[in-house]
Parts: sequence; structure tokens; C-alpha cells
Amino acid sequence: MEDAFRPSTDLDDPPNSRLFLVTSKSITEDVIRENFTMFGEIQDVWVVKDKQTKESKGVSFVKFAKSSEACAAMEEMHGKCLVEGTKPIKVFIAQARSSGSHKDVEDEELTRIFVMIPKTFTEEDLKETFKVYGDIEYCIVVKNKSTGESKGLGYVRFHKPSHAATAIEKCDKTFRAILAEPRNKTPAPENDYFNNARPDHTMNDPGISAYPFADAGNYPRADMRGSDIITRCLMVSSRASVTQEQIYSLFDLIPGMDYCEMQQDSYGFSTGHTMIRYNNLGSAVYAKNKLDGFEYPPGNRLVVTHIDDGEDRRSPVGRMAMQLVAAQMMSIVCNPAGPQLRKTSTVYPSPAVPQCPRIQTDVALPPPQKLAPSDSRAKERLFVVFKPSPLPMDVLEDVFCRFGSLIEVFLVPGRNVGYMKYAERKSAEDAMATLHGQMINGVKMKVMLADPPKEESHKRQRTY
DNA sequence: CGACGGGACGC
DNA sequence: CGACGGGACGC
Repeated sequence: MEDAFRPSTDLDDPPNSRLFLVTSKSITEDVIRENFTMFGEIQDVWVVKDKQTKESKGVSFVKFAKSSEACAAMEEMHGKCLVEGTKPIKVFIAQARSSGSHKDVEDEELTRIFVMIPKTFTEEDLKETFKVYGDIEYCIVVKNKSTGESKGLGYVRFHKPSHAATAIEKCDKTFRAILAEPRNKTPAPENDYFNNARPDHTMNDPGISAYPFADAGNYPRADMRGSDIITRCLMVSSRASVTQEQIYSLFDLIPGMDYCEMQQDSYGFSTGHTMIRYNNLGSAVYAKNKLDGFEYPPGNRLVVTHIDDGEDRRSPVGRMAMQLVAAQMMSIVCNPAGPQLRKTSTVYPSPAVPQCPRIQTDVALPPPQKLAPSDSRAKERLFVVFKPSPLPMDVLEDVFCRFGSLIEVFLVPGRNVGYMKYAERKSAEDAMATLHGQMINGVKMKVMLADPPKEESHKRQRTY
């Protein structure tokens, strides 16, 4: 599944996932590998050597699957001595091959993220939402200077690059989190759209899954924060317009809800984010398990995540207690007919909810796969025409992800067409081969390779 | 035939 | 000071 080597694209993908090491010339690839495996999935280690003498130049590159892994390794290993008597190593995030620059990448550029937020989000809301990924230095909501009204944009500055990277990788994708451009910098020339000249670059990156509980193997991480937290508070995110009352009714099916408020924009429209709190941990865990991924209204898949509620999770005792409760709840939720562990006294009423989008088709579909990380480069896109009308986004995501490396579904507003972005060419080709001319839920699809997006010559706007 | 989105500023 | 290899083939 994972090829050891691939033709080099001159890009680092995902961004900031490669380390630049300065070491004694005696440090070998094996030593580097031994010292860095614990931080994540190493995809490549390369010690730069003199072409003639084969002697190390004291410079190496270590490519990780994820930026958060590379950052954690950098934070932990910079200044460490790998072999007795050798000089301490220096560890930096490597400059992208295409950048041409050899300047050190500074923490300044790696610790501030830029996010889209509901218009009602305050800086405190921002902090509450993102502090689960690490210590925050400050949060900023971008506001209209004269009216003071939020523009629905925010910045979060973390203390550590690994925390910013983890936030980008793990926060709800409706935030569209990316690294913020440093304020003074001219927008990086950064590479153009997608590069269709090259074969695939296999990443096998467990990205943000659209499928609850699909996360299986995780790599050891430097810390255990992130979305592993378990709290009484939930954030419910919806792409389609829903009312607070609708969300309330749904989540009130589970006993113990004591708070439910939808974030609204200045016109009173729903922003798709609703905060919910239960008076006990078990109900919150149950609600997340039952309703994360639930289609409501049909065709719109809700995303439910725990958010930090300020309770002390650092104390080992508190954390263990919560995990215990969570584990009990899990066993009840996951084994409804379950054997010994079942305690009848704690069984909750089950909302009558289908779990996945119903897909009706004659096509033999492979099982769903994880989405590629949203910062993956699109190596191929499909252009899809629907008759008589487009399928819902989440159905499309469910169908088109099954060939691997799907980054994103984009429906052109007001038209019966859309685009599927893939991080690997083969995935797109497989999807096209299987789905072209087929019928899904009564909708006929033409599935073709998309023409490259129109060349806006040398505009800087990146497609994130 | 059926074609292209979203998002930039305070310590 | 300390920056960029190896090998590539299926549709």
C-alpha cells in the first residue's frame, strides 16, 4: 500500500511535514530514524552526502506524514545530542523545495492559524474552541473597524507549532483552518493549482474522517490533546440551515441537556454551529456517538464534537474517571445487545436515527474511505454532471470517497454540475471508471476529468 | 451537451 | 555556520 519511494514532486505535501536537520557528519540515517520514529509516520529519511566522497555533509531531511508530527519532533529534538560526543543537532521545518529560500522557517510562521467562524463567535469562543489543541497565546476576531461587527474570521496564536498544526489537522473542517500568513510578508508565490504532469505521490495519510468511528490506527503523539477530549459540552456543526429548536429537539431526546444555543449571524440566520451542554458526561458521550454523522435534515450530515468545558482534565484522576465513564457508555452504545456489561438502569432512549446516507444504486461500490487531508494538493479533479439535479453533498462525499484520496466535493451553485478533488490521480480515475453513466438515488451522473481551472495568469490567490 | 468557492490583521 | 537523492511503466 505504501511505496517506499515515489518520484519527487517538488512540493512538500502536506505543507510543513518535512524536517531539515543539521548534525555532526558522523550521524547516520539509522541513528536519525531511531530517534525520530516515535513522533509519527516517517516517510523518508535522507542524509545529504558528498557525491564523490560519500561523506555526510551534516545535513539531513526527515519527511513525516503530518505536519503535527514533524513539528512535535522539531520541538522535542532540537538541541538534543544523538550520539555521545557529537554536537547537539538543530532541527527546523524544511523550506518547501519549490521556495528556493534557505532561510530558517521560524515559529512565528508556524504558530498562528487563520479560521472562518460564526459571526457571533467572540474571542473567548475562539479560545474555548481551540485551546483543546494546545496553549493559546491570544485570539483575534477580525471586525469591521467602524461598526465593530465581526467579519467571521479569526486568528489563533499558539505557543507551539505542533499545537497549531494539530488544530489545523483536527478541528472541524467548517473552520477551514490554515496557517496564517505572517503579517509583513508579501503573499507567498506558492505553487499553482494542481500539477497533472506527474504520477501519484502516495501519502496514505489518515486525514480527517467524515465517518464517525472510522479512525483506527493512530500514531504515537507527543501529547494526547486534540479531539480525544471528552467533555459534557458539544459543538454541533451543520452545513445546511437548521434552527436552534430543531437541534434542541434532537439532542433533547437524550436526557440531561441543560444548555443549547445556536450561534447566529447579525441577521439572525443560523451559522451552522450550536453549542450544547449536558449535566453529565455520559449523556454527552452518548449524544456524540448517536448523532455525529446523523443526517438532519436528510442529506445534511451533522458533525458533533466535544469541546472544552473548562473542567480539569489534566489531573490524572479526573481524566481516568472520565475515560471510565466514557468507556462504559461506549460499551453500551456499541453493543446494544451487548452481553455482560449492560446495565439496564443506564440505558437511554434511542433516537430513531439512520446512521448513514441511504444510497440506492445498482453500482457495486467499494467501502467508504477516509478523506484526504484538506490541505492536500489536488492532483486530479472530476467534473460531474447530474440529471435531473445534483445529489446532496454528503451523499456525494460518501460515494466519491470510496476510491480513496477524496479531498473535497464542490457543487457549482445553481447548476447541475460539480467537482470532486482528489489527491491521487488513480483515485479519480477509478471513481470515473466505476461511476460514469451510473445512477445513484435516481440521479444519473456523467463523470469526466475536469478541465484545468482557468488560468488567471499570475494571480496570487491560492486554493486552500 | 454541462464548467470553477470560500478568507486577512493585533501584539 | 547548514538546503535537496533515489528511480520512474500503468492507463
